[in-house]
Amino acid sequence: MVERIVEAARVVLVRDGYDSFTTNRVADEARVSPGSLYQYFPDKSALVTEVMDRWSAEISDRVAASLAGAGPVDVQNPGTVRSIADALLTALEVDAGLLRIVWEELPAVRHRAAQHALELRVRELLAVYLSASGVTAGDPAARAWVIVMAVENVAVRWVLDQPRITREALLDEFTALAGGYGPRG
Amino acid sequence: MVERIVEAARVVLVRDGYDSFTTNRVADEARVSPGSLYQYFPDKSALVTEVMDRWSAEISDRVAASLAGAGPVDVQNPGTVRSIADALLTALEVDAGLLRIVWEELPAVRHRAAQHALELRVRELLAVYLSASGVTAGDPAARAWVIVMAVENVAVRWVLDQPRITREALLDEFTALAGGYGPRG
Amino acid sequence: MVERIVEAARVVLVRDGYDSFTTNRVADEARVSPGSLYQYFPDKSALVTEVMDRWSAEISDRVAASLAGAGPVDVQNPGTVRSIADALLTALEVDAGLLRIVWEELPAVRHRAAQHALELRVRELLAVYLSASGVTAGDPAARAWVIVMAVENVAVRWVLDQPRITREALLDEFTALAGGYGPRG
Amino acid sequence: MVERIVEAARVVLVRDGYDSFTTNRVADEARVSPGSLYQYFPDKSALVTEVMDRWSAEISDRVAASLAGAGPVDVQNPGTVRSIADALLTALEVDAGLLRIVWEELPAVRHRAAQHALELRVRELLAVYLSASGVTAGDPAARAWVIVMAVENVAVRWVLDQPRITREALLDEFTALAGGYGPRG
DNA sequence: GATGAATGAGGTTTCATTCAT
DNA sequence: GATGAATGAAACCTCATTCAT
Repeated sequence: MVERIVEAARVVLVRDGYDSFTTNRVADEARVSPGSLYQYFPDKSALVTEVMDRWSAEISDRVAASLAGAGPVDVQNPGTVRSIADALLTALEVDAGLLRIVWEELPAVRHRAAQHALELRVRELLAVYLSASGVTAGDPAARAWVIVMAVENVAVRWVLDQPRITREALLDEFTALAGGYGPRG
Repeated sequence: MVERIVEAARVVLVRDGYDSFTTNRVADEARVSPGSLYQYFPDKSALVTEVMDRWSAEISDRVAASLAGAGPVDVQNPGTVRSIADALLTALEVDAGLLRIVWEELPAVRHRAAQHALELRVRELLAVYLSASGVTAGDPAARAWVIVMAVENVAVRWVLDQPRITREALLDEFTALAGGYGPRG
Repeated sequence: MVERIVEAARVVLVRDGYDSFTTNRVADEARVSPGSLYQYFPDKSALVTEVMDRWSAEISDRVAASLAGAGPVDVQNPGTVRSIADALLTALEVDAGLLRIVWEELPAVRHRAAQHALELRVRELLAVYLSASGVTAGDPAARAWVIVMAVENVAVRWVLDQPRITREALLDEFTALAGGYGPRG
Repeated sequence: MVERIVEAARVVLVRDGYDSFTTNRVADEARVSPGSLYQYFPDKSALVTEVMDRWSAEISDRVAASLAGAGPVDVQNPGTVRSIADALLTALEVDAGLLRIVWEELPAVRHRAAQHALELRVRELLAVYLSASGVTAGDPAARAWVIVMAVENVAVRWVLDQPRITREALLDEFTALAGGYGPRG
């Protein structure tokens, strides 16, 4: 039942947009009574939150899986950066429709707890990674924060706005961008 | 009169948030009749758009002014990057309250036309800048797009989320980030 | 519930007139929430339409019943015309208050679909009737149309304007009027 | 100035319909300030009344002129009835657009004072006419009233609804209808 | 007289939420 | 637990009318 509701919520969100995301419409889509929604979710925003949490977890898992399969991280190898970025793009593309709604239509940060959780997780991984690399200057935590924020927006907007940049070119840019942090000759 | 309305709209937006941004409340704040709003704006969203356009123009002008006062752009000089980023941060901090509303509560891309205009303007400047610098590899347009998107999010989130990163440290990170594009030793 | 709403709508229409026929007032009269109106009617005009449809059907039924009870129609008998006209007058008088609102205050033809339906029904009956009678000259359909339009207005205005004409005198006039179509000596 | 306003009112009424007949729009059409309307008319309804009065007077005059030109009225001559009806149809057709608005969209009887004036005028003429004819039975005033009401609706609806009845056939019907009042055999 | 900016009451409609069954 | 009819606050917007200039 919860499944049906959450799935219906996702469908309505992607298909009709947030303006049309009404509890009644979700109930219709789920073939459930409006009252039933309130047996599992305290209010409308909890529904949105649940949809976002699941989607966020999926992205997180996909990126993690991709990283795990790529072998040991090697900061000296530019290919590492590439594959991380590639994994992220792929994960975002899985449900670009939902990505657009979340990024462009959802109001209020309170719905973005999931997003922050994802950012936090990646950030922590990255901080460890940066510490392990040969980079000594600066604060790894700060650096991780900057990179995550930078990559996040670039990746999302590339998927949503579809600028005239090929995927390969974008990955090249990511590599170059990350290069600024690597040890100089 | 238009001034009073727009200013009232800005106040309500920042003070009460977008959910409470109602035409009646704006009229109250402006000490004006609700009907008067509609003599100058076709509908509620036009009010929001106007507030955003003004704010966006102000940011744009401030950054441009800062760049103009910084002397000729010299890509070899790390200080150049620093001052650009610094100007952007300062401009965003001028009205952090409005920045939060715009970034976190405003729904629908249609309100983001101003944002896109700003991005475009900066991007074009940057493309010229990158062409002029010693960087030869890659597509300058693509590179400009990536940098703008990266910096945008990092700067905005730094102002809004106030992470434990000093302004100086952030500027250091920007410099390092941009360094990836500079000629290597 | 639908009954309560429709009845309240009728009461408001007759008592307060169309200008004061607001959804809130109907809801008040029905002791129902404004929102409840919209569970059964798509918009305000649908409410008016429903009231008119019911009233129109009632008139139609009353006239038909009267005709049915009058025995076989005999065009040679002037009494037939009389009884038809009499039935119509009686039906219109049942709710003269509503008749006035419908005829004098309701805007837009779209609310008059019911009226047209009634006209059509009577017209078809009349065409058959005229064909069956001894009248040979002219087009029965055209004749039926003319008679219906003529009688409609005369009957309605007699009820509404209450001219100094007795009911008996009016029926005499109808008889004379219809006489023009009868076979001449 | 009054001319411009009244003409503008007529144009707006016919072109846009009564729903869109707002004082502001009339002022726009007349290229006059809204405030100026209130120097010549007490309120919006007075504007409508003026338009109707003029139109009604024009119809009245046209019919009268037509009758005057037709020579002495001769009830024995069926051609007389024909020419009267013909004159009315022609007069109504002159501004069918306005006729439609008046008949189908104008709410409230108060706007129909002009209509009643026209009816009265024709009725009085007709009463005299009927008295002069050989018809002795019944009340001439009542008879005139009935005929006016009958003809009014038939003529108007023929112009507006454009039923499949030729003008000649309609005039034949009018003649037959009036025939009921004439002396038999 | 002419203007037109300003008014403000109030209308229609939506939709998150509740609660008796 | 499930229902779904009922709720009612409140939002956006219109437009006849006024009055200071």
